[in-house]
This record gives sequence, structure tokens and C-alpha cells, in this order.
Amino acid sequence: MPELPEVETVCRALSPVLEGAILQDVVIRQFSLRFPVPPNFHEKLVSRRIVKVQRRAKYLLIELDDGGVIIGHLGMSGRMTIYRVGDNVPLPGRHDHIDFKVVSGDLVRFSDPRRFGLMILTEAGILKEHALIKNLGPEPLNPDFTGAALADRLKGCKSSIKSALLDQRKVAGLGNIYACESLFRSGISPNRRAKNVQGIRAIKLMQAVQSVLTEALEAGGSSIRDHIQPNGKLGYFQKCFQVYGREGAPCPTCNCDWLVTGGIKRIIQAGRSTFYCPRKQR
DNA sequence: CTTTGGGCCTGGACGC
DNA sequence: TGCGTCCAGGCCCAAA
Repeated sequence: MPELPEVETVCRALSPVLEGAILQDVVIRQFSLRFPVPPNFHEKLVSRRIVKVQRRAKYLLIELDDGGVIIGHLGMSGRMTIYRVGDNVPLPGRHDHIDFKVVSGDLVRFSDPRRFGLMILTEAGILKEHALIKNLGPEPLNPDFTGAALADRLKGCKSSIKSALLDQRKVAGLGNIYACESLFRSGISPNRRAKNVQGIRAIKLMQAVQSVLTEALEAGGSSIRDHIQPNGKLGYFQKCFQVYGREGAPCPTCNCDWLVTGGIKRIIQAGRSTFYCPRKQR
């Protein structure tokens, strides 16, 4: 499911429930995720107080009062569901891998049918050096990540700009959907070499990235396939997609005759689908 | 060093 | 209804 806006939505939903809460029990039903859930996961968490819930790139970071940190990732199909005290908590299904129960009676359930997600432990003091964290690029919604900074990071990069946007070392948090949408908004061809996205193009791209992510966040993320917010509401940014998943549809902004042009194209780059308008994007 | 492609998993959509 | 095929928002890792 989740790219930056979806993970941020999850993070914002979890924060008021978990921050300050003491973990009463952690039930692990499935240890086999992208990386195994560590054997001491339960022991390290129970009776600890959660002090902070944060996001870095597409990772959730849940910090404990003893300096422990849970690194969580939702993979492609991961979901967090919040049950407030008194809510009816359904019996766990086969994909409900971990329950975090806090003393107030609230419960957070991690589910992930495809098990590409992960839930592991580290320590706050060494978090920044953790293999999963240390190579992450800057956060695109950080205001000091400018077009010039992006251009600098793309220097010498021989891959396509589309593939570069998916590289978490260059920009953290973009996935296939928001990479496609950002390129469309900025009028840049996904096939352009990344190193040639400089100057005004890089500025426009960075503005597009930030506006797409901000609007998606305001919509509660995109609900395609099974992504829903932890409160059960559907995000609705998928209604705003201009190219993603719209192969053959007329381009929403150029008034070319789409019966002639064929409208939005789908191509494969580095094994991933890219959607774009060849007329608007150069 | 950089870049690409395979693989990890399951479920849903589609064609026959 | 059932079966096979293809596809999916991510990321690690081996290979080129």
C-alpha cells in the first residue's frame, strides 16, 4: 500500500493513541515477515511506555522509554487498525500478525497479507546508523529540500528520472504512484536521464513532489486495493490521480485529440509500470 | 561504484 | 464455478 502520505496518515493516527501509553501485551502470531520479528520482541515491549511515534521515509519509528525503537514498515499490503477501548475487536484473521495492547484498553493491530512489511527492534542511540535508515535521502516535505538540492542529488545519475525518484537514497518516501504523478505535474518525461533534470526542471519537479504529497496527505492518502486509514476511513487521493492507473484515458490537461494520441501511456521502467502523457511530458 | 532484474508473498481481476 | 495467468503501492540482494 503505502507511500509517504499513507505512512504519515498512519503515523498521525497512531500518535495520540500510543504516545504516553504503556504496553500491556504484544501478541505475535506470525514471526515470518520480510525480516523475522525478533524473538525478544514481546519481552522487550511489554510494560514499556511509548514516548514517540514518528515517520522516516516509509518507516514507522516507535520509540520506547528505555531507548528501544520499533522499526516498522507496511510493505505493500500492511495496515494498522486502531480499536479504542470498548470497541468490538474482531477475532484475529490469518493476516493479523501482531496486536499491540495498551493499558487503557486500546489496541493497535498490524495486518499484512503479503508479509512484505516488517517489525524489528533497535536502539535510539544507533537508529541513524541502522542499515535500513542510514542511506535514506532527505524528506521531500522538509522545506529546506529545494529544487537545487534535488538537482545536486541527481548529478551523475544515469538512470531515468522515474527510477531515480523511486530510489530512497535520493528522495525518501516516494513510491510508484507519487513518482508518476509528480513527473506529470512538472511536465517531465519519465524517460529523461536523471542527471539532465537540473535548474528550472528540478525546481518544478520538487514543487510538484511537494504539492502532490501535501494534497495526498490532506486527502488521508490514497485508498487503492486495501489501504485504509487506521480509523477505518478511506483516503480519497486516488480520485485525484491524473496518470497513475489511467492507461488509454485522455490526458487531463492537454487538449490533444486522444483518439489520435491514445492518451495516457503505460511503459515499464526498471520492472515497474510508469504512466505518463508523452505530449505533455518532455 | 551504479543499475537492473529476480524474488519474496497473497489476493484480486481477468480470460477461458 | 473453477482454473490459470497476470498484476500489485516496496525493498533486499545478487549479478552485470
